[in-house]
Amino acid sequence: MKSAERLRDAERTRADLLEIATEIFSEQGYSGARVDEIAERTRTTKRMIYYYFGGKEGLYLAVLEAAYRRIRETEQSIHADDLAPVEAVRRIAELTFDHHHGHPAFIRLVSVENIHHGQHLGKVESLRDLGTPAASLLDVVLARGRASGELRADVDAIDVHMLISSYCVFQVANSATFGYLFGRDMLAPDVRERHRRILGDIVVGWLTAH
Amino acid sequence: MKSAERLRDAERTRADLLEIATEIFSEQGYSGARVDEIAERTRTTKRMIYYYFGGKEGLYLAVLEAAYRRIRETEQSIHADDLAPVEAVRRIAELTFDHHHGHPAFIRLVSVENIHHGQHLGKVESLRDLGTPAASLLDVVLARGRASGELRADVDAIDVHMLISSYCVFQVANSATFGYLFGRDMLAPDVRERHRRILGDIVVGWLTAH
DNA sequence: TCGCTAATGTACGAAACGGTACATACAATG
DNA sequence: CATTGTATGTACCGTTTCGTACATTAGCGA
Repeated sequence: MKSAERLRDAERTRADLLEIATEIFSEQGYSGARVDEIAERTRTTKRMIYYYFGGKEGLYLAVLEAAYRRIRETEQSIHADDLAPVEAVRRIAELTFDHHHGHPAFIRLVSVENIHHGQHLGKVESLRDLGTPAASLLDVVLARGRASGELRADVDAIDVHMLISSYCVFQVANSATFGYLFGRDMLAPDVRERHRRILGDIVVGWLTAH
Repeated sequence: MKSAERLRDAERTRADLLEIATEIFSEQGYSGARVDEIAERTRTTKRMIYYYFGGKEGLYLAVLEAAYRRIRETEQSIHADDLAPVEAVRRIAELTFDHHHGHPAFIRLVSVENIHHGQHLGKVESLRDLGTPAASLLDVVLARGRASGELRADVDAIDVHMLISSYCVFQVANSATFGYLFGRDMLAPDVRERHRRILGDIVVGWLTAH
């Protein structure tokens, strides 16, 4: 067991850098982030970024990987087997909604990565088939719904996931411009609650339309 | 009438800078864009960026304004008065969809601006109430639909606009990461056509649900 | 045609920025 | 408790990047 007050602790230094870097990359973008600023806000120095991550890009890749790993864990914890298909999709939508609102830094990182055409994503081996859990979860529910005739049969899991992702990502990633142009603070609790319910209505309304 | 071959043409130089800057800012982000690169790709020099726009930020603001102005013009050209409410909302959704796919640079600029928390948007006076046209267009259609009982009454124009925007923006802005993780090329013509139809189904299915 | 101003080009500077060489101290191990 | 390699801090370097001082010319109006 290690002491909590060691002056040198590789794991702690690594974690410290990763945490601050996540915040700064998500707030300023890849090019906008400054290695000096990241280092300044940790208890260690810039030297360690190069020691542990090889450089700015290596640090960014590590941030990306850690962020995506957390997402995957959350997704895998969702269980909707015990609900009727209609309620299951609503529940999946709402949980996704909550998760996005609860992890804005991750959502912003995705935006950053897209600005750069996803050129870094492919470099992280462990993120190869990250989409699978979310898709297969929906796949099961949709199959049940199709079988019972409650859900429409002309859409697949990715279609549904894309709708849910679109709506949730937009809430967080575009809150600044949309909120400004339409005078609606998307992060306010009551507005958020309304949108959460609306997303459920949208998904259910669509999938049950005939 | 001006000659097309003048060596000095303020308007042309300005337009040239604006066009290239739009491309580069949307491709690389604000911090990632390089003034030297922008200048290199025009027929003029870096000096002119400072002469006409005051600096990098001024150029970015001008790009933002020009891009949003084009959006507004398109939105104002949409007329849906001669369609039944249900068909009108589907048409609005599809036209928005086409517009987003047709102007990816603009969509990416919005992402860039959101990365920076919309801090520049407020500095451009002419963008103060840009959301109005899109909202009021939908407002009219929704009112008609409510009156005839064809459309649900518990949603407003901004709710609907947000759904449409979410879906359309996501298609363009997140095509890199989503396409990679789920193996679906969102820019391929057949996929695009499918998504276009799906968006219509989603909006109509939602608004006509009871 | 001539002069004056708007427009443009060149060359350079200062600061920011990513990265590294080198020295050193802590702590696990035997 | 001596040894050794991991972990860390300091100081610095070369390049990039935004911005500007200064010189020059095109073309409009008188």
